[in-house]
Amino acid sequence: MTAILRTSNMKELLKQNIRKHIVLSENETEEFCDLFEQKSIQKKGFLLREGEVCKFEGFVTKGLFRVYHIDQNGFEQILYFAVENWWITDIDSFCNETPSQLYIEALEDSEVLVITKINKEFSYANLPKIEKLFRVMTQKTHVALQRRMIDNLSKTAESRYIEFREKYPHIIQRLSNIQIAAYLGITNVFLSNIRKKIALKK
Amino acid sequence: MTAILRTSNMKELLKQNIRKHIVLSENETEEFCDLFEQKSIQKKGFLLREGEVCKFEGFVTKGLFRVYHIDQNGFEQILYFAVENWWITDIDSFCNETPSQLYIEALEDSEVLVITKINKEFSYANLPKIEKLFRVMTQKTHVALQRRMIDNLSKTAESRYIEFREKYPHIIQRLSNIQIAAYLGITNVFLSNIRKKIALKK
DNA sequence: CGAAAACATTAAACTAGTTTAATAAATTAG
DNA sequence: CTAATTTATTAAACTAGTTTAATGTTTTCG
Repeated sequence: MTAILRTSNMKELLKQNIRKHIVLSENETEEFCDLFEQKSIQKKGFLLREGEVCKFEGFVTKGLFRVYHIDQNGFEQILYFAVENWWITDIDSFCNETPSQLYIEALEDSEVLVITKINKEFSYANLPKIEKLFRVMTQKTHVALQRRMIDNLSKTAESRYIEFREKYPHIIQRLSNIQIAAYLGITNVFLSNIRKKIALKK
Repeated sequence: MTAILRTSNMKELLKQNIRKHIVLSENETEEFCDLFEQKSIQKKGFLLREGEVCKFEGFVTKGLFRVYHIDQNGFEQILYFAVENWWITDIDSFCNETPSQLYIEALEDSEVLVITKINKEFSYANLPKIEKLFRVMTQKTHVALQRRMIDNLSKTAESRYIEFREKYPHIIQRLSNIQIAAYLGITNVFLSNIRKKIALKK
């Protein structure tokens, strides 16, 4: 009983999120959201590992994930974090059905609503507005990545850190400095130097 | 007469490009392509400047553009190049109708087919498959940018240069080293060192 | 609770990439 | 065709960020 109530609360989050992007009737929303299935992932558990084909798109209702890549030298680069109300997938692997180069790992005990590729394709065919939903969402994600690309090319690690702190204060407090450094594209040693320098300025 | 023939050749390129992404009837293709208008931009001319709202989406049929940002220190970062068969816009400014942070400049005498935001919205409403077209295209662009982001975080300038040369040999030969360096995120002085180092290895 | 593991900080030597400036070569425009 | 501008190269001093390693702190978990 409790579990059922909790699941419907999570679907409520999803419905709210969809409404932020497009206008859908109550029936359409219901029909689409019914295609999602709830998954619990414990801290340090993986939703996806390198080499697997990503067969889902997920909507985080609880917890925190990191999406990262491990390079030839064994260093981790974090593409993005996903907390409540964020979507996660490896769009490259999902669209092209190729082995993923990414890991998606829970940094806290987490809950995700996932839709399979088959059900997503089904929605595209049956609910034309879902096509619009994902067009709009992909556009927004792309805009965010484009801004980050410009920042990475033009700003120092220090200002990237300061801006990340300002933009995501609620996320940063849930992250270790190791994770923050891997997102900023620097070592945790250098992040420590930056933090000291900032602290001294005050 | 010549001009008309040339325009229809360019529309042919556009039609071929659309077919690569989705399946459309001949009528639908025709109807959509008729919404595009041809524009000629001379070398060193601008399709968009910082501060302007980007009101178009463009398809390059001839020439070469660079899409770049100028940072606080006056340095240029190139987001991407666009040659024949590539699309160009500032998706951020276009979608949000906010002033652009980007310049789009022709590096050669160029031709573009442009569609206005109004006509694009019109297509979304009247030709549902156009929604799919742009969802699919945005996904592909996003995948490419995501791969580039990972490369920029994990690889040295030297291997980024080598891989750029391998991936776009036909584009690189039309670019000065200054442009290539601005794309790789390094100075042209350092690019010169890299080129020397590579030449000595052989 | 206590041991082990993960995390944050500091220092010091190092390197990838920048800066400035000078020179030669190639393009462009009148 | 020639002058002016842009481009490519080189050198040398410099800096943002890395590497390695040591130390103390915090978190995890049996």
